[in-house]
Amino acid sequence: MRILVVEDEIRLAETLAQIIKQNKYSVDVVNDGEDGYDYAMSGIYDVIVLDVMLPKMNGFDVVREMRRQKNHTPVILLTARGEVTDKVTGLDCGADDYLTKPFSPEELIARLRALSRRKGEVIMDELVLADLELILSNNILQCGNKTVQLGLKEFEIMRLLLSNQNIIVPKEDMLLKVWGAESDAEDNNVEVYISFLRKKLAYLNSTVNIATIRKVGYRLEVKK
Amino acid sequence: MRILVVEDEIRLAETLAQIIKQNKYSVDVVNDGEDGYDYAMSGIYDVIVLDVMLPKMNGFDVVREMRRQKNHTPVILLTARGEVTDKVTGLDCGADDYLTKPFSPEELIARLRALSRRKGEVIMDELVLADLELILSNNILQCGNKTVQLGLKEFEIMRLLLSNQNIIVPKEDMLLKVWGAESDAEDNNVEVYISFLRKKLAYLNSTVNIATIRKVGYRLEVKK
DNA sequence: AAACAAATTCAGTTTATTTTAAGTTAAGCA
DNA sequence: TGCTTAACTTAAAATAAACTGAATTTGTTT
Repeated sequence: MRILVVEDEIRLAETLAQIIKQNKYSVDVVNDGEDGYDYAMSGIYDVIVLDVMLPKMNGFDVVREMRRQKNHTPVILLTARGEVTDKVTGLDCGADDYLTKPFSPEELIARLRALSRRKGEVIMDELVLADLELILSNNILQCGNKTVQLGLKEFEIMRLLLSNQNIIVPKEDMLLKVWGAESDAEDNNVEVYISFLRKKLAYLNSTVNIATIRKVGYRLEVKK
Repeated sequence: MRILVVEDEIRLAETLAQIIKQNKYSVDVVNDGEDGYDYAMSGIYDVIVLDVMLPKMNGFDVVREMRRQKNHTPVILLTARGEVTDKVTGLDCGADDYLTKPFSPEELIARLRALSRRKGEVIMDELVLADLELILSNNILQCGNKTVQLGLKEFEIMRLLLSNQNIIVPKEDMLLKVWGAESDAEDNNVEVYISFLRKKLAYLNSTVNIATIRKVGYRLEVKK
């Protein structure tokens, strides 16, 4: 399997290349958006790891242009924490997945594997963890044959959690991203919704649960 | 991203802190050269903004001493007009950039960004020593296939230790950095948490252990 | 306007972390 | 060796954070 890394920060690029090589994949690295686009269009890559902030041509434009030219190689976007906008999470520029820096090698590899298996194409309408699926188009949470409808706040919190697997989502972030900066919602609001979600997860019999990290936030965990 | 401001003029210090916060970075402020040096050596900062004229220890000496101790955190020197000597412009004390007062917020932020990028902006998400990993986005401590979740205080102490490999972390520093300057926590508080951490390291079967340096502090060691 | 669902608020309860404190162990040194 | 002091360990107490059920408000739909 051959992977293209498009990343301008030399050190990060090298780290990525190293991680990927250690997992027995071939890897090529280029350092700006234009080269990235040219290489990507060659069609020889199975997955492309693409930074958003790039010289010459940003990551969004690279993907958009690729898709316009009917190139459907799976793309993982790399974004800094602050850059995770709907543009990214909605993946409506045509990317297949995204990863927020910083991330662990395991996470990168897991997503590479997932994407290469799926061979791209399908734009994601669902976020998945273990037996749990969140369907983005209709705010439904699903596990096995059971489903529940989520309210808007429940949905957005669940989406945040599922978009940040293995990462603690700070309560602060939830307030900011779900309620907005000028809302005067308090910590308890988040807690109440976490409580609602836990009840629904219990009803669904999912192996996924919401772990509390005291004084920090929440994170999804898979029961063994 | 975490930034340290070392500045003795309280008002300027506060202004700097405010500017930096507004740009979504975390910031700590200390008011003299000695504290500046101690904090800088913790290794948790991405950039240090350092005034030249400081009580107890001047900015040049702070940087020089940092570099001598193999700490390479990027440093921006703050100098008054008159102080711009060759010593500064040549940056031969080991600093990475300098800024002449007065300056605009934009200028400061631009240089912070430039410097943090140069250093490698987003490095991976873990601190590693031998078989031990601390996952920063998660407060998880890992060794082999075992993991333990750390409480906040445990986590911060572990992070301090891992950021200062081969360097003794004084108990005083831990109190200052983990409990804060105005806390009245005592040495025993640190000892209790060190004890907790040792128990978890033992459970993990790590080759890393916490060595006591009597009357000074602690340091990580790798068993052979 | 009634009926309903979603969102918020609040108070009482539960739980985890942090602190305190006291007894024990280990290190350094005369 | 024995004395002194620092460090270690544990358990209990104190504190603060998080949870949750229920009441209330808000907003939407018919």
